[in-house]
Amino acid sequence: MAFDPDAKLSDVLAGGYDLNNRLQALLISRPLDSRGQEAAMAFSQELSRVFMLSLSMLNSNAVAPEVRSGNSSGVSAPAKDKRARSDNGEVVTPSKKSREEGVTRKEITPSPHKDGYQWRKYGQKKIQNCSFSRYYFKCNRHRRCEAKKKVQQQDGGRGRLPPMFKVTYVNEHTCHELRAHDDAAARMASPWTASRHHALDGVVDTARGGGGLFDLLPHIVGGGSAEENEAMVSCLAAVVSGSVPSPPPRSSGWPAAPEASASDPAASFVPPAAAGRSASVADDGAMMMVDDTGVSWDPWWSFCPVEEAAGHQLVTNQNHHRDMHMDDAGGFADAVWPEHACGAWRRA
DNA sequence: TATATTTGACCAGG
DNA sequence: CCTGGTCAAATATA
Repeated sequence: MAFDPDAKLSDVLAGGYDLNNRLQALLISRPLDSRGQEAAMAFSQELSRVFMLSLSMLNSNAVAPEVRSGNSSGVSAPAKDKRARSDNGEVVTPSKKSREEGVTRKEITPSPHKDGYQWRKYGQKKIQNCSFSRYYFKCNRHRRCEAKKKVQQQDGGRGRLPPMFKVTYVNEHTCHELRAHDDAAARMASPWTASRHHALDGVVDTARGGGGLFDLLPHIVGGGSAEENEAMVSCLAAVVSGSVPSPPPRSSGWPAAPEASASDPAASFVPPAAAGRSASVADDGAMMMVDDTGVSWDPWWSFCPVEEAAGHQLVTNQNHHRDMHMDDAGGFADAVWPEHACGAWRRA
């Protein structure tokens, strides 16, 4: 497979998708003799090149400075000119309110839910001169955590590439300290049960920041939640051991989708395998996914623009999406992710 | 029944 | 008065 240096990322990925289909068709067609093994290895090597090329294309596509304005610690670097600029480049003076709250950082991302936190949607607003509604989320890990985020789907991003979302984070997370404080208080009150209270959160937090393989994985796969990392570790372990991993539990204590709420836009761009579905190869060699209801669908739709994907899934799975709004991203975001399984806190 | 989401109403700033 | 942001009652869901 020769790659055109001017090829678009979507074309390269489409080529990789096709390669994968052919490899799978080869693998299931018959027991592999030496020629078959050679062919499979050739497909595998081409797939590796596709991944490498895609990664280099992603890295070389220097995103707008705004995208890089945040950093991993969640604290903005000091800007030379403190006056922010609006979307059209105008210099704007921050309002009193925004000065009090302090915008932590902004991001443009195809997956606005993947930031390691749980969010609860508390509002949705149609914004002038924007095709899509803006969504408002509050941190759901602790009722007194003041961290918020706004998610706005960008007008661009149609075609075969996934839509992009502008995510504005407001206020620092205080949920870590608040939960530690709560835990300490609970331990004082009931030493036997306190340690169980946030036991799983501890696992998640340790996994996220505690070193080892979980620390390496984000560099390999480009970020993701602890659960995604866990799934990745499971898959890697399965590859090494030659077994098939079972999907992670979806609720009952362990957060099924730690940072994807049902209303979080672009949740439909999560790789389908993460949603407890099974894969098969159709007669024509194309990969097909089967969801919990037995409806089969083409995983390509998971990477299509939201409108296309929703339209497709509406047809095949109407009962699950009867309330979807076709004019914006939020209404059908539960096409893949389940809702929050852990009701972290009640409203005051 | 508990919890999450939706959505119209309300409020503050410009 | 217009707009963005938030609230909270109603509704949906597990």
